[in-house]
Amino acid sequence: MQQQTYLKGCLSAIVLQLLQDNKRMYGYEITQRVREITAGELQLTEGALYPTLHKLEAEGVLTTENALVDGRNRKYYKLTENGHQQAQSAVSELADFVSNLQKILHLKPSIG
Amino acid sequence: MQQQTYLKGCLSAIVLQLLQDNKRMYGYEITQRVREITAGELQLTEGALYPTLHKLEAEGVLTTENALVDGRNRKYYKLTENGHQQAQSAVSELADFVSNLQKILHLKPSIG
DNA sequence: TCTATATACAAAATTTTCTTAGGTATAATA
DNA sequence: TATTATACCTAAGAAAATTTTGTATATAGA
Repeated sequence: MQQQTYLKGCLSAIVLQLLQDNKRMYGYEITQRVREITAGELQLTEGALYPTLHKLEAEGVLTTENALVDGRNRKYYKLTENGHQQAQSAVSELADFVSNLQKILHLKPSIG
Repeated sequence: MQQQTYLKGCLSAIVLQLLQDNKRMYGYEITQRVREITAGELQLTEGALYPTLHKLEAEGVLTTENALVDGRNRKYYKLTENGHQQAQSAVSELADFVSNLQKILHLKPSIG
């Protein structure tokens, strides 16, 4: 499963997309969600994810809330108001990139 | 045009796809071809491309032929026999990755 | 003729980004 | 009681691209 290689650069955009869909998520949840969506083909490693989350938080794109659930600590991340805009542009650029990759690889364009 | 960011990791696969399509190409030609295909939205920088070509050559995926054209030197790259196989698997993995990105971004799957 | 642009290659230093490996801790299951 | 799942995180290193710089020829325009 070497698809991991191609993930480089897309991680932030993927996280931002998930947070547009879900209002708030915690780190572990994000790794599991990506695994679910991709049927196990893509796996975010925690060593890559947490630094990315912290970076986005430092940039003011995300804020956090702590919660204690079933005796375990959780840290929820959600988009700030500014973050929503940045998320939109990051995601739409990634969609454009996908579209360009389709052209290069002779994949048919997405329906819609 | 920040799509460049997402290119990370895909460069080799893109080069290999182009060389599957074209038998042989030289570096500058590759940058121009990508620019054409993507209507200027994606631009391979030479500083990224040449190290990638050299790495693929060192790995035995590509071989080179020099040619003098219009007084300027050209270095053509083409796939080795082994390279064809590696190109196919790299490209199909990138296609799978694109498919996973479509799922995450709620893009409709490619036609076909 | 001089200058800028296009063509064509490449190396070096830097930065970004991920991987690998490790650490802490609780709950549930076998 | 030992393992797995959940849940957070950091640090060292490697990988990969960017930026910067350099070389050189051809062509078009002023």
